[in-house]
Amino acid sequence: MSETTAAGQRADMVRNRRLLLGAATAAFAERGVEVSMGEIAQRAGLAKGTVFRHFASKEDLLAAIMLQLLDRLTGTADRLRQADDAAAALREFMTNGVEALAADRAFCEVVGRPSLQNPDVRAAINHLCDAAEALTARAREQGAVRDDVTGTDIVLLLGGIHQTAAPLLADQPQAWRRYLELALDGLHVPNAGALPEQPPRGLPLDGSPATG
Amino acid sequence: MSETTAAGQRADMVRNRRLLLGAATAAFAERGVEVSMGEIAQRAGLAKGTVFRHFASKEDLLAAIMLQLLDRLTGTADRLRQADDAAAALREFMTNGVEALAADRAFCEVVGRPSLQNPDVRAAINHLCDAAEALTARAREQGAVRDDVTGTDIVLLLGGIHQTAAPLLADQPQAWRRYLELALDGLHVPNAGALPEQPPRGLPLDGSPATG
DNA sequence: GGTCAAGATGACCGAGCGGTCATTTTCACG
DNA sequence: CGTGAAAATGACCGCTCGGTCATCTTGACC
Repeated sequence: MSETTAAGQRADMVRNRRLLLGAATAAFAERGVEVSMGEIAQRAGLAKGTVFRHFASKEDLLAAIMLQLLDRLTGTADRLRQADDAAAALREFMTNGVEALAADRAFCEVVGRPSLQNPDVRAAINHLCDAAEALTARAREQGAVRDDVTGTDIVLLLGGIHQTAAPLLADQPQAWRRYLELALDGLHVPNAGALPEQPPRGLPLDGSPATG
Repeated sequence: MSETTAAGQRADMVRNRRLLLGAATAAFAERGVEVSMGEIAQRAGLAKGTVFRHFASKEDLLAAIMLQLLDRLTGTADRLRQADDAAAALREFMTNGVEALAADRAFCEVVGRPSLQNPDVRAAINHLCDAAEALTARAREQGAVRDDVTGTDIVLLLGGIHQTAAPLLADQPQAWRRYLELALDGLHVPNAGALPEQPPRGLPLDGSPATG
């Protein structure tokens, strides 16, 4: 696809990079952003120095993997824009989103604290909000969700729904479905009273210091 | 009251303990459970060794402070049981709960991952679920919330609502009110369809290894 | 098959962590 | 006021972390 092998690349380097990305993806998913670079190297069957040859810092490696996840979800949202039933499309998007969070601890941590992430990751989160807004706008027009709900609300709700179910994850891996239904019911209610304090378009990621 | 000075206690020890608890409460609230014991000691104006004389481990210190917060919230729930309007009482309880989470990072982290906490903390979380269930039961009877919502749902929702608003905290400190309203609207909906997979009474905190 | 730039390696570094302990200071009590 | 037990102190320990670098290995190319 886009990340193909350039001419003259060494075969072992290409293979090691694939091993590294696979191991890092799994390690971050299982153990969160706190997993050590040493453990990632071990899981990939590589030396620690090799990991740092491929990615200059842990932050870079994490960003590469989070961007992949965010872009995939944004792609899902874009694809769902063409569905006829906007309410069903929105439900499908949210299902995908919460499932992705439930399967990946690092993804939760990154989406839950966007202000202290890499600028590229923050931009990708904003793209996701835009894609979600497009989906939500159609649902609003069709009267499927209340007027004052935005795409940013939807993205934020993904994190909230997952967090609600997180303490039950070990015993009821599907518990998030319960809280997704609850949220969808709340979103459906015709304006019983406008919600307070509408969020900005996208997330206010630029106000916070870069932190490195 | 219960933690009064016993006879023969040295005055400086009593004063230092109060300084320590105050500093630790503020430090955990501002910077989460990752704050170091060294920083807590510094904020209290004490040496690190003194902190470990009062609490044998960081886990013990954290537990002491989290128990205080949990007990306070449980007390609020107990007091609200006597209100006439169960729906209003439930709203008041949830407002208190989300406010407490928004004001304390460590509290969020502890309530959001109860399985890896101190047994005392886990027990206190279960007490909170019980108190919330009592409140919720009355709301169910009054038809103010749907039949299939439990006290555990309510406690879990506190964490979820806060998490939803967390990325906006710096710019819109009151954003959680928006998502609390949304959740309350979802809770009000008469059984449009039962929610999937009811959670257990309390949280399944005993299945996980103690880790300590 | 020889060559050599590019890649892989793992010992090593400095920083920060939770926690310990020999020493010094403080205060309650007689 | 003198005394001794309890409390405070901060240097220190072992450990893990992200990251570096001199050294060795590999594979693309002629």
